[in-house]
Parts: sequence; structure tokens; C-alpha cells
Amino acid sequence: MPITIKDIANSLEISPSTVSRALNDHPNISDETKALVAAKAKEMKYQANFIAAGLRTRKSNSIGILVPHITSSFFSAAINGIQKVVSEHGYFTIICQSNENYHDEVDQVRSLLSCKVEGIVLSISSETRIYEHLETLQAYDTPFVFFDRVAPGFDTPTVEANDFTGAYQAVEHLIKRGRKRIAHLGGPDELGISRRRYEGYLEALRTFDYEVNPDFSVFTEPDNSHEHIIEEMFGDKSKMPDALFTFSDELAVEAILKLKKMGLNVPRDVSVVGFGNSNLCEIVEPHLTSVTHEPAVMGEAAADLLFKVIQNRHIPPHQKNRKFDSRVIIRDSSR
Amino acid sequence: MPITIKDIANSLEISPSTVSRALNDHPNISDETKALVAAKAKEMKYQANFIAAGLRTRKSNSIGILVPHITSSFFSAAINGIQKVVSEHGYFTIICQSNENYHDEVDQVRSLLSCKVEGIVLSISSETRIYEHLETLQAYDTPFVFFDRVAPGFDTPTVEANDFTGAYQAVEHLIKRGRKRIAHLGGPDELGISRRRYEGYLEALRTFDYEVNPDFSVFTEPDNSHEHIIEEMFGDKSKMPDALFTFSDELAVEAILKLKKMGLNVPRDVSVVGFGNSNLCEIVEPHLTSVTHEPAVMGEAAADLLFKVIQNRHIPPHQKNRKFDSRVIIRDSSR
DNA sequence: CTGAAAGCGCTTACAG
DNA sequence: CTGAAAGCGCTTACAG
Repeated sequence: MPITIKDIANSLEISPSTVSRALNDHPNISDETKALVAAKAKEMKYQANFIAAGLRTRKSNSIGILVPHITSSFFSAAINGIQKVVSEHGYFTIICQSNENYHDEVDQVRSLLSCKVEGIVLSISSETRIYEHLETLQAYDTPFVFFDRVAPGFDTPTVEANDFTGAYQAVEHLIKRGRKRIAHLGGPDELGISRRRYEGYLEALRTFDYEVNPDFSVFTEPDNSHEHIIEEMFGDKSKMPDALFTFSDELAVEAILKLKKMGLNVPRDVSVVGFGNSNLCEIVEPHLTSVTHEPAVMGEAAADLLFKVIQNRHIPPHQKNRKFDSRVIIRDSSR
Repeated sequence: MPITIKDIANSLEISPSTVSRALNDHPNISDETKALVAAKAKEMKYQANFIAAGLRTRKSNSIGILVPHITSSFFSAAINGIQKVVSEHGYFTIICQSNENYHDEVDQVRSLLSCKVEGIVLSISSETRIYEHLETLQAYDTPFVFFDRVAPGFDTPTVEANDFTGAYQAVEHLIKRGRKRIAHLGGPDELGISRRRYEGYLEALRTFDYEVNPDFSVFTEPDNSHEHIIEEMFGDKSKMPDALFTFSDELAVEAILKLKKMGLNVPRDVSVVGFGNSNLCEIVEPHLTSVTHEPAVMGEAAADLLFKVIQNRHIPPHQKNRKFDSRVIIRDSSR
């Protein structure tokens, strides 16, 4: 049987109210009483019951994190950033995964709602097209901020990597290294980040008066093999690209391995630049040039924004939709 | 203002008790009433309050997961396995990280206790030498199971990878490929898994009547560079090892890159086998032979055991301490 | 089959 | 500075 506030009160022959106030460092309680209560609590190994306190105060001291999956290094680094800020506020987190699945996402939102979290850092699944569950969130006055992936039509804070400029910088880098025929291996075309990286690619080409060759850019589906795409794009040496900018490091690695199999040299014949600066970059050979985000910093920013909303603090308009710039980390694959 | 059971009761002009029972599908409630309540709950967008229900029933329907970090692929895969089982039971999880830090671990245990989780899947940090916090858990009748890392002196279920046989198999594989001078690059020597892999290495050597050369095995500390160790071990070509079995894939990759820098060919001059079968294996060149665990399966097993304890179901002695065998996935680094 | 009442462990306005 | 009382949203033994 766990120790409660009442047990401490009885053994000290004071009222539970006083014990509660002493434990919470209420100003009206004498220092002696506080010391007495603290000592007794320690002696009896009292563990506060957050659940009960939360029920009474209507504050659960918890926030939810809902991401597509925790296995990706981007999201797990982001979670670390979020948790850092959350624990500084004395809150704890409930982490959920949607598995990139719309129905799981709806379920998880419902369950976070039932856990009465005070807010959610939310990264919607790539499948999600209907946003009723987010409207429910609003109906319940549960604030949320979008992280990395944003649903249209909501007036909530957002934290995003600036994929457009990241892609632009990657392509600019290739252009400045003298590459002339730059291809793009994109992500799923229904993903916002995937489209924005594509837009950045296009914009860089236009800025430098490069011709846009439609054969040189293609969207891909996750979990497929993309060998045949590489094969097709680089099959004819007389008109193949001399550089490839990919949506992700995973795609870049796949491409590099395939290009090497085809007898092409990276970077001599083809420069390759990935996106994400994952741990793969320093392992593949040649080491992969990649655009880096700072997920931990972005996570902290998201949590900061969420607490501002929870505490009803004012968020200056220019801080409400934060875009984090990226950097290109240059390695051997594009030298 | 969130909708409560009382609001539904009022608008239906029945008692809250009946609403509660209807929502919980109590046998004594008529089907009509149940239908009525369900419809109204939906209409009013009622979201059950788990917190309040948990307080009353003294069941929080949550279990805690405490791991050193979620960033490793091993632990994040394990978490997926755990969450699968947990959600099948209608529970949710609170995931915490100790950052391999003893004090964080103690804090997290305390906070899980205050959240009144009904059990914990626990992987102790590599720093942890004092186990008072686990005794507190026992004092509070909060069951836990050890996952992957086990503290001595507790009579709780454990789920471990069989590191001994995994290492044994790796070395046996190298021996059968004709390697004569097999070295071991170990992990931190205070880690149980690290010692057991070392023991498996030794046992395989002994079984095949290989001489054990003390210069050929060394423990390492995480976060250091280990280039100088490789340099020393493989500096003299006349007496260097012709095979290397490492504690982790990360170490194996580091070793491969360094060996290549030193002008050695993998696998011709040196065969390399890693441990963990991480995503690095198919990226490093040559692709890395590695011992594979099945963290997701292990996670499911841990959650199963935990629920057995929570539900006071009998656990047959032979199922209480589960060891999961590993397999060697053979790739180019040891052909 | 349904309802009134008590209580889970806390906090806090009110009173002194 | 301290206490008695009410109540957060639920569940459930008891009564009918």
C-alpha cells in the first residue's frame, strides 16, 4: 500500500492540508513544519501521486509527442531536444508513434487526449489527408505545435526545417563545383518536405540559368528499391547527369552503391549530395556530402513554443512559424 | 470545458453510474441504454479521462520504459516491440531515457513511480552500480523486468540477448573460414554484455585449440577514437591478426576505415565481424558481417513477461530469464 | 436493470 | 500559520 499524504498527516498529527502545503512549499507554512514534513516524507518513502494532483488541479504536467517513428535519427534527436525543455519545466512526456499511418495517428491523438496531456508536439504522418482529429484537439483546448510536417489550415505555431533553402544550397554547391547536368532523386511527391526540396532544386537551377531537364528529376516511393531509376537515369553515358542531389541520405547511399556497381566513379563521373547528414554519411564511400538539419535545436524550439501557448504567453508573430536554416556539410562525394 | 460522464448523464436524464457502466460495457446494462449512451458520447465528443479512472481503480493503464537512450537502433526497435504488446493490452507507455547516467536514471524511476505506472521495462545505464532505486520500486510493488542489461541480486524476470553464444558463433565462423590469428576489440570492460562477448570469444578459441594471445584483445571506452588501438594491433604486418571480431558494428566500421587507410585489404588481409547487424552493415565497404539480435522480438517478450507479473500470472521458471540467440549474417567483410 | 453514495489522493478557497 | 470541507472525474459495492 503506497504512502499517502494522509499517512504522513496521521503520523505527525497534523492535517493533510498542512502536509500538502508543506510539500508544495506554500508560503503560509512555517519552516519548522516544512522541515518536519519533509523529514517524515523521506522516512516513509513518500512518492507524490501526480495522477491525483493532476485530477484536482486539472493539470497533468505532461505533454505528448507524436511522431511518425522514433527510429529515425532525425526524430529521436528531436525528441531529445523536446524532452530537455519539457523536463526543465517539471513536465514529463508521453511519446507516441503513428508509424506513418493515418489510423494509428488518430488513435494516438485520442489516447493523448484521454491522458489529458496539456499540449502536443505533433509531426503528422505522410498518409494524413484528413484533419478532423486535429480539430478535436482544438475543440478540447489542447494546444499543439507542428513539428517538421505541417497540416494546412491551422493557426498554430510551426517549427520546420527550411527545406527549400537547404535544397537550394545543395544545388548551388554542385553548380559552383562546375557541374552542368544536375539531377534530383526526390522523395514521395505527396510529402510537403519532398516538394519543397524539389522547389529549392528548381530555383537554384533557374537562378544560375541552367536548363531544367524533366528527365533529370523523379519522385520516389519509400520502401521500394530504386535501382532501376538510377539505371535508367545513368544508363546512357553520353547524356547522363554529372551530379545527383537526393531527397535523403538513404537514397544517396543507395544511388552511390548502384552507381559504383555500374562502373561509374563518385565523385569524378557523378557528384552526389544527400540530405539529413545522418550517420550514414561518414560510412559510405566516398563519404557523403549532405545537407544538415539541427533536429535537437528544432525540438527545443518546438517545446518552447508549446509552453508559451500553454502558459498563454504572447508569441510575437515573427516567432510563430520558425524555419531553421540548414548547412551543407561537404565531404568526398562532391569534391 | 471538457465533457464528462456527468454531462452525458444530464443530457440523457440518467445517472452517471449508468453512463459509466454503459461506457464500460457492463453486463447489467440494457443494450438500448448502451446504444443511447454511446451515441450521445459520440455526439458530445466525449473523451474518457484515464487519469480520473486510474485514480479510482488504482490502475493507471500505463507502463514505463526506461532505456539508456532511444537513439540507438537496438533500443528503438525494442521499444517498438514493447509498444506493440502494450497497446494490445490497452495500455500506454511512458518512455524515459537515462542518457547512460546514474542520476538521470534515479530521477526517471522516481518520476515513473509518481506517474503510478503499473510496471517498468528497464535497461540500466552502464554507470549504475547502486541499486537503491530498484529496491524502492520493489517497496512500491511496482514490478519491472530487466531488458538487455541486468542488475545483480534481483529476483525479477530478465530478457537478454545471448551475447556469449553470439560471440562464440562469430569467432567460430572466422575459424571455419581458416583464420588463424583472431583478435577482439571489446566494449567497456565494466559492461556485462561486453564481458560476455569477450567470454564467448575466448570459449570459441579454446574449443578449437587456438592459442589465446593477450595482445589480441582489448577493451575500449565509448566516445573515444580507437584509431591508435588499431594502429598498434596491426602495425607490424609480420605478427598482426588476420581477423577481428568487434563488440559493435560502430567499432567494426571504425576499424575497417582505419585498416583501409593503413593499406590493408578487408577481408583478404583481415576479416572483420561486427555485432548488432545495424544499418551500417550494408553501407560500409566491404559490407560488414555481423551478429544479429532481434530487439523487436526481445521487446515483445519483455512486455509479455511484465504483463504476466502485473496480472499475477504464473511464470514457469524456465521462462523467467529469457536469452535470445543470435545469428551471424555473413557479408563481404569475412568472405 | 438502474441509482445514490462513498471514495481514490490530492489541492485550495474559506474560516479562524 | 493551520484545519475542515468540498471537489477534480471517475468506479463500484450496496440497495432496490
